[in-house]
Amino acid sequence: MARTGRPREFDREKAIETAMNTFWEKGFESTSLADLRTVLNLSSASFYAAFGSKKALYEECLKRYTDTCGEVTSYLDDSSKSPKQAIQSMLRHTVTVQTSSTSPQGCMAVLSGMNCCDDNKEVETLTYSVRKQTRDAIFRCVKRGIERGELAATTDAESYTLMLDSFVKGISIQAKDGATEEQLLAAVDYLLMNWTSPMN
Amino acid sequence: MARTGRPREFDREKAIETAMNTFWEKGFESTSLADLRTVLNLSSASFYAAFGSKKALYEECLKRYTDTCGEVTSYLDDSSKSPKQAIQSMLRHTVTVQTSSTSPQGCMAVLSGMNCCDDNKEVETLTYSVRKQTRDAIFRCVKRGIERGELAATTDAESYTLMLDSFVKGISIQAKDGATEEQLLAAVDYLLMNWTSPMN
DNA sequence: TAATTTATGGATCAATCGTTCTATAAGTGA
DNA sequence: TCACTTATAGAACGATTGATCCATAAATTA
Repeated sequence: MARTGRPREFDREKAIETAMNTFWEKGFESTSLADLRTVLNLSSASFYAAFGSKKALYEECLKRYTDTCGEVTSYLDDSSKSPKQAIQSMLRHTVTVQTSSTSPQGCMAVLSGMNCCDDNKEVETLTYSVRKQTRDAIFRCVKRGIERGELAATTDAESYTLMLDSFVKGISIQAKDGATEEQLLAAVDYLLMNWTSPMN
Repeated sequence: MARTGRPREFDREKAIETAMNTFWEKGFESTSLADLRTVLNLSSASFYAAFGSKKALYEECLKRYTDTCGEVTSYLDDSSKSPKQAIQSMLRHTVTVQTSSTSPQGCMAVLSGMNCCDDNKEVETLTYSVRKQTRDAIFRCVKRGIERGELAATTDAESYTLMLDSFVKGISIQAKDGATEEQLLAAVDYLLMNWTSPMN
């Protein structure tokens, strides 16, 4: 049973991907409706009919981001790997994605919705929740590391997580500032020397 | 020889400090002229007579920031301390400033000018240069550490710096997201276990 | 006191913001 | 074919953006 009415002339899924890259690169506030209409090649009416509002589209884009490029929990919750290996895989993947020349540099959840004006605090909150998801997953991984004896039993899981997650979030700034994949992978290696293992 | 003309009715230095805190908290793009006029309690004419433009005021505020709260090179270039101690002092100071309840959380150079619209790329560039200054100072400190034998001679100074600086920049995100001074100081301690010293 | 200089309050500017409206086009179902 | 539904292009909306103008106020200098 086909849908009635005039069919949409553009691919909504592709549009979300394009918009995601725009928000990712420029940030929510600095991406105007005019910007979006330009990259999507849409009239105002089509835009609003398809997406509802700028904010609603951002929400869809952020979801798309966490479902694709920004997805990291699968690495961190993979208990077939040792926690250290899981963290290492996540970090390397993060570096590769955030320095790729085929997408904007840095992490969308760190760069696109940190500082919004008063009218758009929901965007900040939404973006924060994505950052929190990653931190929570790191926390789970660190706890596994302690349980398995891969990290000292005295390790403060919360602070150790904060140490790792600060580094993760900092990668975004470095990538945005022009650090290369090679340099950041080396930085990851240095960080992981910190993984205090009785087995090393 | 006193200045001629009607005297200014407000304290320009205090105004810069107030504006600095506003830019620091909300970011350049999300701080409107109306916001500034409100917190400074100024008419448009007075604002433009005193500061020239929003961009020019931001520039002064960023300078004020690097001269005061955001100043870290003195810690890093203090050769009376060991490089590790210098890094540690810098990190602890950074955490304390960025989690202080008397000023906005996080670092102004990371949070206030990362993502500007096309018209304000100079603001991005300016803010970037502040981030770079810190990174350069860390680099000098790391090199001293290698020279003094405090870090392995094989250490890649650039990547090691990137590791430390990523953590530094990440502190801003964590502070903005609500991490406390205590938690972040503990994270600093964990990070510095990474300082590979033949003397430890 | 008069001339000069700078600051102030408040109206106003063009441009842009995100959004909505109107008329028309293009499809489906009866 | 005709009613119905949805999409389109493009004008237009009120609000806000950063910035300027104008008349007046308050100081210094002569």
